[in-house]
Amino acid sequence: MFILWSKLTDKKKRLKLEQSFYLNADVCQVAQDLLGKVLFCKSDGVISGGMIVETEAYSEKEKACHAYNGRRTKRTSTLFERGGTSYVYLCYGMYHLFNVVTNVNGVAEAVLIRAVEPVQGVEYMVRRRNARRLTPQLTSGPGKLSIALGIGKEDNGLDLSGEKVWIEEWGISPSVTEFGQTTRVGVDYAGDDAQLPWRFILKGNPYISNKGK
DNA sequence: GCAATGATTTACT
DNA sequence: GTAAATCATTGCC
Repeated sequence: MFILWSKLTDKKKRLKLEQSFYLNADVCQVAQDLLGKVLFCKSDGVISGGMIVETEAYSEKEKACHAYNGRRTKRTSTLFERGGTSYVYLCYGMYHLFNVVTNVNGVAEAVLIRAVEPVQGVEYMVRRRNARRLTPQLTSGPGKLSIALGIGKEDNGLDLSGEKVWIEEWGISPSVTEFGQTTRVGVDYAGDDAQLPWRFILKGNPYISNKGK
């Protein structure tokens, strides 16, 4: 039995997250707090958004992170930005993965948004994905949700307090029993750090990506 | 139903 | 050259 959280929402309460939310030094705490928040992207003049149901935390202190051990390249430089900045990078040459940079300027930590439940602009998301209707597979994965929301490489390094990409608080407060915490997906190469339970989900939500159980 | 595979950029060996 | 924070399609049980 699962619950569609967006159906329980009091949609009158909509607050854009403040920068202080992203400056938290505990990236895992931010990753869990982002569950139930709503990610928006304005693309081609239309706004689409989805409630975050799955996240993963990454830190320069562990091997799965692109900026492990303080590694700085053209790609990872965004990770060192101040919290509240977007980090979008190309994975496997095809998919743009969307992350939220956390912590203060100079410390590379980020939260990967792995899955969302569509709540606004659904018809545009369906069209971008070349689908016929809304199904769980529309946004149940980091590559999929970027296509659905229209997020691309041009959205890398943006300030999340701006008008292009941002996150809102809708008063959705999952109880402790609805949180799930497991190991991250696709990071086997990270050795012992692949065992870190840094993946956070809203238990039972149909839009969670399947892999890595 | 499932595993194997291709698409294609970035970064490191 | 190879592997990567992936996904859709193909082909074989």
